[in-house]
Amino acid sequence: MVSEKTIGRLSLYRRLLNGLMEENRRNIYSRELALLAGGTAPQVRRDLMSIGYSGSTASGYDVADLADSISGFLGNPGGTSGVIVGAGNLGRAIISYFASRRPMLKLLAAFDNDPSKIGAEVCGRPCWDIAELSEKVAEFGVRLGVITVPAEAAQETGDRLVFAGVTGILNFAPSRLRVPDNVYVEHVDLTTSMEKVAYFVQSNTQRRTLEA
Amino acid sequence: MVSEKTIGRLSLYRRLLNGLMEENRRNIYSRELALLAGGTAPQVRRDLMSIGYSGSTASGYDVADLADSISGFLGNPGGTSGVIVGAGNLGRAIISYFASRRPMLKLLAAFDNDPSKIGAEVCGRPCWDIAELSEKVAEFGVRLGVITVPAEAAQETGDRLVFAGVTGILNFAPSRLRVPDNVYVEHVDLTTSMEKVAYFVQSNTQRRTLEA
DNA sequence: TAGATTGTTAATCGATTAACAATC
DNA sequence: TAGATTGTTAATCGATTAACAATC
Repeated sequence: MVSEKTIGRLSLYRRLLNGLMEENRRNIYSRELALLAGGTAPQVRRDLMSIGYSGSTASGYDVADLADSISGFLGNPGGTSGVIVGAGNLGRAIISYFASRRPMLKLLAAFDNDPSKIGAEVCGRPCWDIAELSEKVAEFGVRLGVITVPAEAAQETGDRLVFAGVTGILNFAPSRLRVPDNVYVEHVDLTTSMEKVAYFVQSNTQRRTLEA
Repeated sequence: MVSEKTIGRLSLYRRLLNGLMEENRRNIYSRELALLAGGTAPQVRRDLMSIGYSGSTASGYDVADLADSISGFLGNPGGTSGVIVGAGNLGRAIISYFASRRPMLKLLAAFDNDPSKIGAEVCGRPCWDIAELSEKVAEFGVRLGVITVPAEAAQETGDRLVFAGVTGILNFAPSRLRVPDNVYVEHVDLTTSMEKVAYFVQSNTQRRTLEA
């Protein structure tokens, strides 16, 4: 019903609205929200209509009420707990990134296969042996997993997570995961993102050089 | 001409091909590459056709030759140097992430406004005062910037980078940047990515609960 | 040749955009 | 009322998918 892109934008709208509430803003127009979110006004209205929320003509949307409605639809991400597999540089950064935000993902533990990390604490979270992954995930009833292992190990890691009952994966490894239909995978490829920017920078530079 | 999505996929293809070369694979079919990249075979062929590369029937694509052609089109990301603004948890992680990969972005320096960080080293890179940003960026001829500052400071940071001559920005702050037409912005919003996964996990859980 | 693959063309699908009537 | 905004409908655009001819 509601598209995946809309889900992502609603998440952004909610955070923008929370920011506005701190400034005591009461109402907002689709045009303003679109400007903040980097979209268009009709798009914002369509997104909100898709979750059954209506604004009122001439006064737009009530900031607090809209934030509540989006939360009612998206649910509370802070109520979801997860685990992270791969306690390298990126893994540690993700842990501290999410730990420093309030209504955010609770990462209960990290997993790694490096003996020097197993048993230690990583950014305040315990780091366990990957061999214990299935057991621990099932024990805590975790349904969300974050993958920050090298590309070669990503599929095996995904398989383990799914086997243990995880139904949502945030994958930072640059390889696509094959998972059952009921499992959702969100893919974040930092290297691709960076290379896209590098490409446009280089083509821009070339254009300038040719013009000169 | 070539779509932005294709640019991103070509980046992934190149890395997958580099991996295959280490295994001494000589040729590959669109179907196999699609499986690795998480796409479809016609899509892979279309992407390659869009950069003027042709395979041969019955033997597919030459791995080394294709990797070369993609590199000829995308350019060398390792030849691009950049700076990062914001030396917090995420900023440090990004520095170490890109530093640990070979043909990757060279981040020359970090910038921050925290006096305790200015003058220090951050993951082997110097950390300078944001006030010096324009001067330093112009001095080194940097054209790529990474933004890892809080949302409130993102637009100002982007303005400074653009003013100093940056034409490509990798933005990790959850707010859209307004930039001139000749500047390319790639947006990575980790919180949105995570909340999308959390949403699908929760809706999955609800469905299961209702079924039970 | 037979079989599998590639490149090309047409059809489909989805999302975005534009135009307009309804509303406060 | 006048003006600006919302929700709705139709048109456009782009990318993906499917079907097919060409090729080794």
